[in-house]
Amino acid sequence: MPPLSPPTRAAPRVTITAHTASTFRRKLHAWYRIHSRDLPWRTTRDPYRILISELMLQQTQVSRVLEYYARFLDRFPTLDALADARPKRVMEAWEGLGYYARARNLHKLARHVTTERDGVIPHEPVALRELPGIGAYTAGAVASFAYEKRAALVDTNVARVLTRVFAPKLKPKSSAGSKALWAIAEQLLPRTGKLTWTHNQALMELGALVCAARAPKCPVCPVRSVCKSVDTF
DNA sequence: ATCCTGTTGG
DNA sequence: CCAACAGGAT
Repeated sequence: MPPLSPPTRAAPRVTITAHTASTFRRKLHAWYRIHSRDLPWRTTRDPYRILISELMLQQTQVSRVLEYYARFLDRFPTLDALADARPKRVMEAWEGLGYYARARNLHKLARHVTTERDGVIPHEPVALRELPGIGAYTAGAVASFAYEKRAALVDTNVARVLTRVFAPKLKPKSSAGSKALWAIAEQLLPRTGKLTWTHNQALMELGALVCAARAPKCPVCPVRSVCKSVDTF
């Protein structure tokens, strides 16, 4: 009689072979080089600017963020400037973006980092997580996009891509599903932080432009050769 | 695990 | 008008 498998509450382990992972990374990277949009937060490594862009993008489409982003940075060019500002002025600059608790968190964060951390936005995801309004996703994004650290990140775009390509049966919004997705994202990370910057940007860009929620464009997808869902749409 | 917040799509 | 969304918070 076969041994009973041990009662396991571990996240469903999805293992990806080194070959598949490297094929995925390579095709994704080549695609990104050609198809990426040039967005202002992709040409800076200023942690403050990256932070602002990530917080704004959490809740708003790229097109609208573009207007607010420039204006906000014009009014508050640095973390210090933001920390010194009156709450009222910060809220005015955010007016129209919605989710105003996040603007209040941002201001709180600016004050906290200037007074308690010498004005340096933390480099490590664990430290970033402790700041108000920073969750797992934003922590990974700031570590990767501002500091070029070799850190994974999973937002809904990335979750959708990884689910479709590697784990079609996964329920992405369950607790176990999300654990599994972070594990997959980490297995896929390239060798260096510099490469990780592009890799993460590319994952999100693929989710936005090709592996869309509604009408995925499988015929033009760069990773369809390794995708478990291709042609099920 | 469930709730919170404004926006978006059906 | 309701449901889904998207991250974070509790």
